[in-house]
Amino acid sequence: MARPRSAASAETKQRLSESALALFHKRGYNGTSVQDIVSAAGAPKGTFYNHFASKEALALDSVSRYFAALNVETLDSSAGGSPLGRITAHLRFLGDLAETYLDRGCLLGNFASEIPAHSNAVGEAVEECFTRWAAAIAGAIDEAREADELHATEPAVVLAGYILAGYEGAASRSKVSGSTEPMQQFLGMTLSRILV
Amino acid sequence: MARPRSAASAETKQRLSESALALFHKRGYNGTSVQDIVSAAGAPKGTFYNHFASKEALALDSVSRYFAALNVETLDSSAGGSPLGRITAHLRFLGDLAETYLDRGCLLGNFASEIPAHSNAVGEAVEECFTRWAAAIAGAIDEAREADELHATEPAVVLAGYILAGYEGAASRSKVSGSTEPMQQFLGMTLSRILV
Amino acid sequence: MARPRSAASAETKQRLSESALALFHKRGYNGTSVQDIVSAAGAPKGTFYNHFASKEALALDSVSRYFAALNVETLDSSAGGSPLGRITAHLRFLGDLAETYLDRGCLLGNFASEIPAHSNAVGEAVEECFTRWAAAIAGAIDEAREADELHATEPAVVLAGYILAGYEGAASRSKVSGSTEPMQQFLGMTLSRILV
Amino acid sequence: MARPRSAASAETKQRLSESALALFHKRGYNGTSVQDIVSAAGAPKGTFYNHFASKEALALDSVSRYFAALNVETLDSSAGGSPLGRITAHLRFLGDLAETYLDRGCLLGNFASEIPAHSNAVGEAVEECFTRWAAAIAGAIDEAREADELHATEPAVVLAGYILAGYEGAASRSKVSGSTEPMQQFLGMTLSRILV
DNA sequence: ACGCCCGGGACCACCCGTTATT
DNA sequence: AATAACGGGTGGTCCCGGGCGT
Repeated sequence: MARPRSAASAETKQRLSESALALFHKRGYNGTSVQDIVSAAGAPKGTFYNHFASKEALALDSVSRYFAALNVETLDSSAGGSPLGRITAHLRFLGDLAETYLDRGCLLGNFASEIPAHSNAVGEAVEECFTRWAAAIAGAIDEAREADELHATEPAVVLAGYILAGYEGAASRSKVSGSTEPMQQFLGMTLSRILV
Repeated sequence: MARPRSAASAETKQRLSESALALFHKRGYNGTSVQDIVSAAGAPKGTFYNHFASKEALALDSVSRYFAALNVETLDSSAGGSPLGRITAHLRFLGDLAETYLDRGCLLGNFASEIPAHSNAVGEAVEECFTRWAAAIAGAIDEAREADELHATEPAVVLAGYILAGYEGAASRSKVSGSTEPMQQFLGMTLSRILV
Repeated sequence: MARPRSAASAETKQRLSESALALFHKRGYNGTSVQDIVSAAGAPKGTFYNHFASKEALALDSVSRYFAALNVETLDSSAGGSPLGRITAHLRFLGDLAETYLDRGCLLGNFASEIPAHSNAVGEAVEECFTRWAAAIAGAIDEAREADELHATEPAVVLAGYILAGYEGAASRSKVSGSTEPMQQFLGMTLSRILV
Repeated sequence: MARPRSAASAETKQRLSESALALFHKRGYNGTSVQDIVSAAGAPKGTFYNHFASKEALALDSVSRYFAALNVETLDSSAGGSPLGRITAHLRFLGDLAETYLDRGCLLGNFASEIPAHSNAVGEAVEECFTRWAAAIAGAIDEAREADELHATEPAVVLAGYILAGYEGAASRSKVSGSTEPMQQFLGMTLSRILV
């Protein structure tokens, strides 16, 4: 079994990763320099490339870290609770997140808007997250429908995509307006008009 | 009568303005350099600052140009047609726009996601566009309700904000996925479940 | 006979000239841009080269304006008063000037220090001013000696050069220290130890 | 034993530092670009900011380097020799320096004249050098007086300031006139009329 | 025919993401 | 693991001339 090369090393990488997530989230990909990241992490500049192959690789790391923090697994049936309850809990969680990160929006949506286009590693990773996220919501929607908690007739994946789109749009609007209102209205509308 | 100072001048500024809009739209604010803009416009670099005070000032110009191209005035009662018809026409127009600019998303949403935060000139301009856009939609919704074309009970401005959020989210998702599907589903859902 | 083309024109040139003198004096030759000068003068930028051939030509203008304001002609016998009295009056005048322009030093000395070297139009103009200035002082010194007001045996031009050097050094020291002390001490020493 | 991180590093920094001193001395602060410095040093452009935080930081380095080369410590009693002898030796040294750098004047005086004003890092560093320089001269003057080598009654610091002012003025006059005469006359006058 | 605006492009200080060296 | 090297790039400014408009 491999022993960790050095405690400092693993810790440095961790700090780099965390600083990067925070900075990418707040200032975007192009708005964040690797200089910014290493100084926020308190690491020497050249060290960066011992831990990550490139700035893009770090962005990929930030995407998966961010996605992991989204707790989409709480939508899964194995998480317990009624299907609709799991969805509303997730939405509530998302609303709280948006409030916490009022001035940053959602990292996934930010990257989706900023990164030039398709066929780019970061863009693909973001799209994959969206796909998995939507799939998780869609799964819960199907279960809710089966449990007779929800009667919308549209395909579950369409409903899920609609919700995700609304969430992302509300998050960026909240960011630019500096207000939680758009997000609260999105949440209210979604609960009362879509998840019925 | 106002004298056009110089034909060449106005034309150069125009070209700068158009190049900037295209580039900001495609590559974002931080992803576009002044150099990129002037070379796309075929103008010498030093000329740039004869026409615009800064890169930020140009971005402001791009925002208003883009907003003007959104034709929100077609939502106005003075544009003729039934209120709901005007809204659906606007939505159709937006859908076509999103298809045309599939790889760019919506400039307003892109800037909203990329630009750090509130209390920034570009951010404020974007927010003002959103506000006016939402107000235009809300106005048409109120008229549609009066005309008995629409029966949703939520405040018109909430409905309008919800639609805008969904549109922006769908646009960025379309961009990152390289597919028109998210936008089409957004349009379908909005027409069948919200504007009723 | 040429009529003054336009009142505005002459006035603009005047304003340009005055702004330039003030700015060159405060910020140096390389530290002052023609942009700075035209905006301080409230003149349109392109107009500049209608009035002056180049930035260097303007600097030459500033040098002669500044030199004219030095009132070296008050050292001349035609100005009346005892020779030594004229010198001390001039020194007093210079001291007051240095106090007024505490943060700028002497334009001539500033240019002498900043301008690269000999065989440069501005440098030559400055040197010519120094030569004329020293000659005026030397003339008064000779007269003072004849009038038995002064008994130093050194050649008058050496005495004058020494005084000028001390004045320029004191002016720049006053500038950098932000204090009038170096100038006051120079004046006191010169009166008590040199002009005797 | 401390390991010199890299031989190349220290050497590059050294070359940058030396090139900067020479260029600032010859062409002034605003007349010298970072580009000029790195190409004189034969260093790649981006390397500059690995060694110095800014152009101003380099200027500060040049000031202390220049001041160190002034050998003011030879005025100190610990340097041996009679007090007045130490002063005259220093003055002789300064005269030789001025001859060597005939077309450049004194870096300290040049900066004092060029740099806008007080409350600027470079200006403050220059003023501090002047203060220490004057203090060293004043110290030797006091000792010379005690040793009965010198009988001037003015405060030593006033005498020292007067000498410094004269030296700086003579250096800039020598520079602009391209002649050693002003400096020689300053030296002669100082020795025969001040240090007595 | 003159005053002005814009054209023009080299240049400014400084920073970029990355890699070779130690 | 960490430094300095690397050079092209950043947004912005330079001084100046040539052509347009009155």
